[in-house]
Amino acid sequence: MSPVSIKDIARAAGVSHSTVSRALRDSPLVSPETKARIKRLAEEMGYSPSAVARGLVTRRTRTVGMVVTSIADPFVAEVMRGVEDAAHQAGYSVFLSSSRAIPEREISVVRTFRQRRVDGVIVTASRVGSLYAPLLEEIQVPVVLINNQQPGTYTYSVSMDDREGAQMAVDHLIQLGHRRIGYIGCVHREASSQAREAGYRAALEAHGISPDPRWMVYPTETEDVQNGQIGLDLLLALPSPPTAIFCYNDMTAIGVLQRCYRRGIRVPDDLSLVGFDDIAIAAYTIPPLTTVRQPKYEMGYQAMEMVLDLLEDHPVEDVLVQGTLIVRDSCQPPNT
Amino acid sequence: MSPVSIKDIARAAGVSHSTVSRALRDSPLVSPETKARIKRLAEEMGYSPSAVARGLVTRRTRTVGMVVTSIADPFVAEVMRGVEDAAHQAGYSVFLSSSRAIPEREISVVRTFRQRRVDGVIVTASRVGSLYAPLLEEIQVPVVLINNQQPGTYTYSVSMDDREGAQMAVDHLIQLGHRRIGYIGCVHREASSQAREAGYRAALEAHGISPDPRWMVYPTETEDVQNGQIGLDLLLALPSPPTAIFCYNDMTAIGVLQRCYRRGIRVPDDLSLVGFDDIAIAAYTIPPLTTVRQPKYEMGYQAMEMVLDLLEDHPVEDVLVQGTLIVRDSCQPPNT
DNA sequence: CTGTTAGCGCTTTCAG
DNA sequence: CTGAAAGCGCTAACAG
Repeated sequence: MSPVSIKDIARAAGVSHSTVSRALRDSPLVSPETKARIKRLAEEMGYSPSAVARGLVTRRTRTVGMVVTSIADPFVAEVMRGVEDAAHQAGYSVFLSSSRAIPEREISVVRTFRQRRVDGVIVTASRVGSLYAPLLEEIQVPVVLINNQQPGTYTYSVSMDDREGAQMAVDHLIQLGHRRIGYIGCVHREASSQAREAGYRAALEAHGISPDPRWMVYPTETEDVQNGQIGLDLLLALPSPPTAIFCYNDMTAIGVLQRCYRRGIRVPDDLSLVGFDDIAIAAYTIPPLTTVRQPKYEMGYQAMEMVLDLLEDHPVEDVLVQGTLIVRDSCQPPNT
Repeated sequence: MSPVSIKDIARAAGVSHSTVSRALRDSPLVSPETKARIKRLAEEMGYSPSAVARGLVTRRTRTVGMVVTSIADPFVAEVMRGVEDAAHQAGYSVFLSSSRAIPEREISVVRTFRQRRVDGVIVTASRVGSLYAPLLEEIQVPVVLINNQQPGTYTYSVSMDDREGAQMAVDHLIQLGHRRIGYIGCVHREASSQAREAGYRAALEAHGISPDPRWMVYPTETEDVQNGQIGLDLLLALPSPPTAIFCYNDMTAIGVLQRCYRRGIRVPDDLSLVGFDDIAIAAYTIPPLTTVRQPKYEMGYQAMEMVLDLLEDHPVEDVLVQGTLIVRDSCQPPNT
């Protein structure tokens, strides 16, 4: 009934269980013949080594815990893909948990990971507050943060160069001839929103345009799409509204697009739009969205590689990845 | 250095480790005083019980393995949310792995889950072929399939009533006055695509319309969006093209929308469109998409509950969930 | 090359 | 109510 163990195989093969253990792990300390015999036997008996028993003795489970704020977020999904691929390749499995930015849940997730003796933890797009740091500290394993929103932590990280990316986006708009450019930010992800705003300002200033404070709006909805919708209304209510808008991210841009459709504003004819992230759907909005691509998959992949390195005591450095501007159809020169 | 164990606590408390074990698990066999003392000590010493050690002895790991074809699929993401929520609530953790419909990878994923001694397995939107069944059989734990594309398997399942959902969608179109209605199917998910086609036909026939075979197209791209684009071209090339299209899923509909935009066809003015799934983005396409909602989150949630029931030897029955028609703005009466 | 012996951290009889 | 002992399935010295 219960799964066959090395002991069962040992008995069947007439050897000790440690010989079986060695044979199965291709130790050179076993004669080729017995090794072959044992392997065949294991196969026949349907043996599957117990990772939990192994984990208990080696004190390495070959698992990592991944905590995300939302599983359904398309950005996060791509990152997860990268993490999972890298993990799978290295023989690691990944536990997935969503924190939903609910403090109690965050606590219980990390606590659970700790109990499961994961070898490392990866946290994506953390919106978390003060609660987190101590928790992550107590877990005693490598923790790498992806696009952390909590400045100055002690952990390792892979992050997007938000400032640079934003600057590219806005520069593109300026090259097209826009001068009044709005920015719809995000209050829930302060660090990145600030950085993107900084890039936005830098681009404007580099071209001798001094950013009007009213061009920068920060709706407070929890949903990005909503933020975009409201942000657009805010911006269009200005005496002389922007001819182009740089959005915190693609979902925000989609909200803007949506509102434009409702209000009969044509994009890009009446208004140019740039997003951020390049989530999959950005290529299929109407019109297809010009945006700054974050190498999401790679970021996840690298984060996983980083915990692997950390686990082997290799020196690791935080990585800062660069975005790339993806020009599609949501921008054109201003017609006013 | 190594984490504190019950032995350490036992030593500190001057009791045996089994007493500590009992106390920590709130056994009534321990006096309230010592129980309290032990708990306080555990807390102070930063004790975290080892789920792996516990798993070894109890032969229950309180984990489930979830295999998906693609992590980045928005449909799958919602299902995962449901699974994870239900799991979390029951004190379970979930391993996530993507098969990418690559046979070797599927094998290695299931094999790994088995080695990890997961208590159950959930498989979503399996496109898998013959390879799978034997593997799932060998794993010896409850397996529940969500929207399985492999008819007649021995495992438990939660599935969408595709036929019924499709019929609702097409019926809606007919009510609006459409008579020539196209269907863009999906060759890669045969079971559900067939079922949706059956619902489509049933709706037409119920209204005395005999479906023209040319109205049903099955582009063979791997990407749903592409299928939609090509499907539209195919349908519009017909002598008297449909005035409405029912799409296999929302991503397909998005492809159609995209192509319509390129070709200058207005939706819903010139063409009505219905999708399937109701993925998050469907509410934000232009125009917002009328579609059939699959209760994705609930399906995942129920799948997890099903493995929980199976684990406790409760009787379980396969579940067939019903969709609901979500009317948005992509349909109107035909203008021709 | 192979077997014996411990022991990973915990639960669980079985005796007190 | 508490302790002693065994054992989950495996790895890792340590002897042969």
